[in-house]
Amino acid sequence: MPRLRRLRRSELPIDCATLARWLIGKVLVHETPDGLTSGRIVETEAYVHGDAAGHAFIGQTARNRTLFLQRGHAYVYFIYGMHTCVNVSAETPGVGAGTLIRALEPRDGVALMQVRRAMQRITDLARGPGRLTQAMGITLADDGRDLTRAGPLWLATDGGPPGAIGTSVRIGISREAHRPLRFYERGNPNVSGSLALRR
DNA sequence: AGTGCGATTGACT
DNA sequence: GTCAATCGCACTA
Repeated sequence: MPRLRRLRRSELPIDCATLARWLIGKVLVHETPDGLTSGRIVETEAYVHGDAAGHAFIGQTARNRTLFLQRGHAYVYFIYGMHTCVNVSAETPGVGAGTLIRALEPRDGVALMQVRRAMQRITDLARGPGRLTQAMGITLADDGRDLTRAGPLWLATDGGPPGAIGTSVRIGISREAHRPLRFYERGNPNVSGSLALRR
């Protein structure tokens, strides 16, 4: 398996939608006392500046403040009383925007992911934003982490190019529902949604 | 202090 | 396909 190299902030595109697309094929890594897990990012959604569907739209609050940090920070939030999801903050300091990581292709630490998820099938481990945080052991304690500096949660590249990238509308929102801001690796079985949304 | 609901998931018909 | 689970947050008052 190709070696992982931590991404530098200067490598991240500044535009939120560009970042979301660029993240496909990159790797998210989390190191905990239980072990290291990582996964190739195969699905993202952009929540751009001024986007009524985005958590930053209402302005900066205690909950969403990390969306307003310099690009490359983790915004982790709790939703539906039981799930956590992780974003990569985008844009410049003070601008609220981020890309939701919606699915990973498990890479390192698959056995640990299987324990955390209490299930075996590889494609059930990190296919979906709530599932991937559980598989990776990402919690609210990770909110605000700088993904481009030394720390347990980071972004990497394994040097491999992504496959063909598809685009669609975002999943599970009502406002701005027509905007084509979801990106995914075509045909990858770890992408969430119906079969049509994976083609 | 009370209310409504969400960038989801898993179980069930 | 439908639907309950479960709770922090933003908003109203």
